[in-house]
Amino acid sequence: MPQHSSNPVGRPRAVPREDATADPKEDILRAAASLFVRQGFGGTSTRAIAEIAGMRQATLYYYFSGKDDILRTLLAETVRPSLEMAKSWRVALRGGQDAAVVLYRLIAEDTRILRSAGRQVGALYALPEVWSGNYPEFVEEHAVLEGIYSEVCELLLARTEVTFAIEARQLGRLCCQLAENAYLFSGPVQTVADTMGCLGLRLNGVPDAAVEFARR
Amino acid sequence: MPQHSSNPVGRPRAVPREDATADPKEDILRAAASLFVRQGFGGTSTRAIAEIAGMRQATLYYYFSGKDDILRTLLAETVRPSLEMAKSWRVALRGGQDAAVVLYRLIAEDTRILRSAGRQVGALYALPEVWSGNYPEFVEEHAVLEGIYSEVCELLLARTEVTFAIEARQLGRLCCQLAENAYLFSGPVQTVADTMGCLGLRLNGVPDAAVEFARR
DNA sequence: ATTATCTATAGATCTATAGATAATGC
DNA sequence: ATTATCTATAGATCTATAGATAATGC
Repeated sequence: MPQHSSNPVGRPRAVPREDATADPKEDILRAAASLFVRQGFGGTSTRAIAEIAGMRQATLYYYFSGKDDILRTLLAETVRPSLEMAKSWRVALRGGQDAAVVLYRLIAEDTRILRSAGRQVGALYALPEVWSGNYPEFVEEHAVLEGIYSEVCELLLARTEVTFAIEARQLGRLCCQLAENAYLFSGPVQTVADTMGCLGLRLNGVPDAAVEFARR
Repeated sequence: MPQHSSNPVGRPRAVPREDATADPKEDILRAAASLFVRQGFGGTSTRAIAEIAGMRQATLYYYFSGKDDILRTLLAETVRPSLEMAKSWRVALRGGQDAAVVLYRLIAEDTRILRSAGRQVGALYALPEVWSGNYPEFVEEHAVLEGIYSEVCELLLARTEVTFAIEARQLGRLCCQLAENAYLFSGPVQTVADTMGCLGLRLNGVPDAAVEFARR
C-alpha cells in the first residue's frame, strides 16, 4: 500500500512560508514578477526574490540559471497565449470576418488572458530591460502580435476617411497597449475586457453605434 | 579690459568629451535619462552615468547627492511645464471653453512639451521606481495633471450616451498616457501632437466631424 | 582663494558556485 | 541513492566620502 507521504523529498527549508505552492518554480516566478513590477529588474536582487519565494538565495539557481532566466520565462509564458489567440483571429479575419468584431475580440480576449496570468503583465512589458536586446525571442513574438493588431487596424483604417496623420502600425501598437494597460483598471475582468475592446474600436474611428454591433 | 577666458575654472577633466555642454548638470541629466530609459533605474550605475557625461564617477556627487536626486530632478523638470500648461487650460474650461477643444489642446501641447524636453519622458514615467514611493512630489504633481485631464473627460462623457463601463478618471489617465507615449511615434512634432489630440478625442467618443472642428 | 575636478578607497552589496546536509525512496 | 535544500564564500561590483590636485581669479 503506497503511503501518500505529505512530506517532500529533500532538505527542508530553513524558513518555510505558509503561502508557498507545491511548485517552487511558480513561487519564484510569482515573487520575481511582483518585485520586478514594483522595483524594476535591476533594482531587484536574487536575494529579495528568494526571500519572498520562501527559500535561500542560492536555491534559486537550482531552478533558474539567473535573474535573466526568470524574466525570460515570465515573458515567454505571458506573450505566448496572447499570440496563439491572436493567430486564430487572424485566420478568421482573412476568412472574411468583420474587422471591427475581430479587433474587439482581440483586445477583450487579450485583456482576459493577461489578467488571468495575474502578474501585472502590462507593467512587466514596460520594463526597459525587456526591450534592450536581451530577450530577442520575446521581442520577436511581441512584434508578431502587434503585427496582427496592425493588420486589423489597416482594414478599419481603409473604411473611414481619416483627416489626420495616422498609420495602421501605430494604431495596432496602441490597441495592443490598451490590453496591456488593463491591469490599471479595477473591476470584474469581463467588464474591463469589454471596456478595452470598445475603446480600441473608438481609437480606430468606429462610431459608437457600430461598436455596439461588434460587441455581440 | 576683462579677458574673456575660454578656459574654465577648476581642474580639467581626465577624459574630455566633445559633446559636452557648458553645463555639467545638464550633461549628467541627459546621460542619466538616456540610460534610465534603456537600462532601467536600478540597472544604471553612477559610474555609467558619469562616463557618458564625460566625468569620473565621484564628480557626480559635486552636482547631485546621488542617483535618486538625479531622477527627482528629471521628474520635476518634466512634469512641471505640463502641469502649468494644463492649469491654464483648466481656467479656460471653467470659463466656458468647449471641452473638446480643451482636450485636444491639452494633449497636443503636452505632446509638444514632452518631446521638446528631449528625454523620452514617457519612458521615464514608465519606470517602476518612479511610482514606488520615493518621489512623492512628482507623484502628487502628476496626479493633479491627470485630474485636469479627467475633469475635461468628465464633461465630454456627460455629452454622449455611453453604452459600456467607463469612468472619467480612467479616460483622463489614458489621454494623459497618449501624450506621454508620443515619443513612440516618429515624424514632425506638430504632426504627432495633432494625431495625439485627435486620438484623445476619439477615445472620448467625439465623432470625427467634431474632432475636425476642435482642431481649429 | 576658489572652483571643479581628480584618485583612492572603505564598506556594503550582489551573483554564482562549491560543497555540505537533511529529508525521502528503495 | 536521489533530491532539494542549506551554508559559506570568492570575486565583482557599486555608492559615497576623504582628501589631493590643477586650473583660474584676484
